[in-house]
Amino acid sequence: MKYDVQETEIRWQKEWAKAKVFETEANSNKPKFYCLEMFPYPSGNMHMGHVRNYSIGDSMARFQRLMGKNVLYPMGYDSFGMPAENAAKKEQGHPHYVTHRNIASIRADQERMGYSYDWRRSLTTSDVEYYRWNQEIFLMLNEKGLVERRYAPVNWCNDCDTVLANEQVKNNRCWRCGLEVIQKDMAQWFLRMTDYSDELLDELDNISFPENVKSMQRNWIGRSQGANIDFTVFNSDSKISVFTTRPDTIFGTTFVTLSPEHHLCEELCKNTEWEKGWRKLHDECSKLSEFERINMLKDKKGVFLGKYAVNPLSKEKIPIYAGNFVVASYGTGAVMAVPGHDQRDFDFAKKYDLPIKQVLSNELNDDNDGDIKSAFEGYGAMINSYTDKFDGLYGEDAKNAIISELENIQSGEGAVQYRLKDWLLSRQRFWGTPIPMIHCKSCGVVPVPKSSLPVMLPLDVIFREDQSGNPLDNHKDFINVNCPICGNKAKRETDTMDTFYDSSWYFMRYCDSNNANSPFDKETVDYWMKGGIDLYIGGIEHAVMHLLYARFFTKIIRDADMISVGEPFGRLVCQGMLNSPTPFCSKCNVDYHIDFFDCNCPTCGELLGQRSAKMSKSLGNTISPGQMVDIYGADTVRLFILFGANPEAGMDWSDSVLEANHRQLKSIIEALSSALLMPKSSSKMDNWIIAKLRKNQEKWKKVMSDVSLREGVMLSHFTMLSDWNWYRRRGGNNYEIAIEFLKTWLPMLSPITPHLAEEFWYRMGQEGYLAKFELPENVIPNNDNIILSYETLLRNVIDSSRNVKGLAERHVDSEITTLTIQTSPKWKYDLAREAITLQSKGFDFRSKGTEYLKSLPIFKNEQIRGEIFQTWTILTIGTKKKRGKIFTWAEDDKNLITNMNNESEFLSSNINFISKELGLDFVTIYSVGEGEDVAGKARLAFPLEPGIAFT
RNA sequence: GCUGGGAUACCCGAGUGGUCAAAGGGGCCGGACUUAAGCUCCGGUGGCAAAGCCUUCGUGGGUUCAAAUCCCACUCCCAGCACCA
Repeated sequence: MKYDVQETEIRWQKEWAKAKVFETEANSNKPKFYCLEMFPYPSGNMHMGHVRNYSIGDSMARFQRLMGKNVLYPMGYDSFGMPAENAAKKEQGHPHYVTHRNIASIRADQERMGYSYDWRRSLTTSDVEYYRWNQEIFLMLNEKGLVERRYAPVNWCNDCDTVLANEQVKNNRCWRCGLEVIQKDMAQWFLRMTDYSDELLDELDNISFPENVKSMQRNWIGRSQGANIDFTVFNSDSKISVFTTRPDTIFGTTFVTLSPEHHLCEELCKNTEWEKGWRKLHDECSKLSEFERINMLKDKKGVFLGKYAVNPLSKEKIPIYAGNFVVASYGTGAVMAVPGHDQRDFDFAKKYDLPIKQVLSNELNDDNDGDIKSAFEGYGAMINSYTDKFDGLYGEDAKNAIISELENIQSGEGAVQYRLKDWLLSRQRFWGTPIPMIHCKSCGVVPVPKSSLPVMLPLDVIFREDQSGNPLDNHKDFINVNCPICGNKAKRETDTMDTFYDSSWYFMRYCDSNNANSPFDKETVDYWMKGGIDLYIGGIEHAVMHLLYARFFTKIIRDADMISVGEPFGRLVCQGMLNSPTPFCSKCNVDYHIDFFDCNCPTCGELLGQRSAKMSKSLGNTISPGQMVDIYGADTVRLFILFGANPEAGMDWSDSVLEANHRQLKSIIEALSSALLMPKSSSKMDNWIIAKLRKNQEKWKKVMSDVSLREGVMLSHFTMLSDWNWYRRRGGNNYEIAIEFLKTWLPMLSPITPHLAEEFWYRMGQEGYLAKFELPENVIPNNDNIILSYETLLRNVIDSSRNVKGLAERHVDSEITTLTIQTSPKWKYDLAREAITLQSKGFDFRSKGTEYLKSLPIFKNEQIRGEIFQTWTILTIGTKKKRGKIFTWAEDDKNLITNMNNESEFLSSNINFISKELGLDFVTIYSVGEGEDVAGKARLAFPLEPGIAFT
């Protein structure tokens, strides 16, 4: 039967859409499965990374439908953001139209892949139907006090008159005009994410994220336990508060270092000889990007500020410095420097010749009272304290003692610091959700009343290349508004929201996408989100930002009583990189554009080799999914991508593997087609194939439930086919069995290659769509394993015969025509069964085995006594290298031995097949002793391992 | 430097104590079919004197009757964080 890939795939895609087979509603009578993929930015066409992401998701969605789950599988577009503005500028248009054009194109690509989304739920964040809820939620957060407006430094380009994102700053210069970027303090909107630091961190222990993601989030939140300690400034009312994780080293403090931006710096050195030095350091630091600053910091610099601080416990007077290595935004922006026990402070002290004091004993290295070469950063017993009561204290005890002393004298307290900062929400850009606030001269900053929402982005804006800044700033209709409180003329806020805000709750909106009255209905979202999203698939690049924002958002939504769960994602799978061959110079360690294949290295001149590198536009090593689908069809591309590697692993693109996968599908199609044309002729293989079918299916269900897709594909697309081929090779040819087989095989094929599965479901004459089919529960009959074991025995005998034949051919001069198989004599079977029974009772063969053997009636047979003894040993004890057979036989082998009536009879019933497989004229099979002992192989015969001789 | 993850045959990749010379795929080799294949099917793919023996799962040690698998040390690779007090 003909199978036209393109025609068939497109036909079924249309059929599925027409019949609305993927549309779902909440249904409390059915277990749910929420399968979600990371929100795509619609940048034009779908790329291979998307294909991988969605092929994983779609196959899991389809699998869970088969398993009887009510599956929510939505798709939508995260469409706000800079790229659309830039594209609009290029074509002198509006981001809205650019966005919608791109969405249409990516959606067409997705549909062509056959992804089973419920398209009714699709949403686009740049549409007012979505972003109006952003605004409503924002107002709610504002009421709850989670919104803050405060000044913060931003990257600013004077030429372009705009704020730059970190990634738009290259070498501290604007990516567009090349002017040096400065840090500018601007009023910004923040969400108080730090209120949730502890919950965000602690909950990580309970969610099933991959370890690397958890570790990244822990790093990012960066909680550290310590103390805030107040140092007073000598002869002044000012205080310097420092944060330290090592209060136990307080007596080793020999100076205090402030970040150059610290508000006290100016106050301390103003109008003194020290001011100039500080200003210089301050200016140097403030114009550096964070990246440069970290690089520059290798060179530690500091200036004395001319004043002294007083250690609250020892009352020592110590100098105050400003240092470029102290980060203003971490802790209090001030450090108590303990050069004896902190390497960084040690280096600084050496450079500026400041005293170094040891206040912890270093047991490992106690004898060096002379020159100290480095700081001792470990824990040690306190020494040299200014009062006896601390000496000898160690580690946590020491820290706690210092903290409580500080609390007693009100000069400090235990404190926790986080690296995590509040979420800077505002962007000085056009293409984002307008922040619903109004600036009124008399009333201040006031929220837009809920009834006046949404604040819509104007569509009558033309973007031009030469434009800079935010067009909203100059849009009179947008900006001019009356104050909702006093009614006087006021201005709208023109900042828009970070797009991570959009993607922090889109998965909740999917549950109730078309709700026109609220973001979503609580009952509905609770049904779908219970226990979190069951499977969330996406790239590792969102490990920190998106996944953390979304977790935070879910918690504030929960605290607003709009949802019941506090963690949005149940299981998270981060798909691996997609690589493809790229020219590479191993000497220079550089990847080159694919144009350089087989060329010499432009740098060192050596011939370039190749290696796998991440698919990227700059290397040109991308593969266009559309092109591949045009050649091979969606099913082949899906099979390649899912079989190529497990979801988490990286994978390499390979044309030859893709073609091989295409051939595999052709073989499957051929097998399916011919199965439908079989006559109704039953054979002894019918039971075998059905038993194998059940076994494969059980295994398949298990591995697929674990998202072990590669293993799943191996079973559904490789093992099942080769089993079916074996069935046919062994004479299986029964239409009724074929139908029974296909009724399970086609569903197994459908998650990965849905079109071909659906097509044959149809050709087979099944009612309804396979896409909606639910696999019935299987009952596995007990004797399945025995049926399979018999066949395994036959295959093993043929395999070893084949090996032995090769040997025989080398040793025998004449042509080989005859195979003689001597199966194990009955007494060996009897002994084997005896041993198996004893083993199941926990018999100790080492101490009592021989004695037991001697008590058996068979042992009286003196002629074969030696062989009996040997057999017993092989069975129960084994040799130096091998354990006894009863320990190495699998359960199935043991069952077979126990149940085997007559091995030679079984093999004889397959004599024609054996001779055909081995290309022989004569095959003789008998039990040892019932015929001539050809080539003395009788002794080798063992249960399941007959003696084999060729002549 | 810290944290997390790795290293398995020509390549990709499964494999958490014995049934492991190690699944599956690619590649390669051989055979069958065919006028002919780059199609399809079957077989082989560490070594050897071959129903066996020897060597091999990053390197070196150890535990065990038994190690790819457990423990220790080291090397290298990937990722994240980083003068974070």
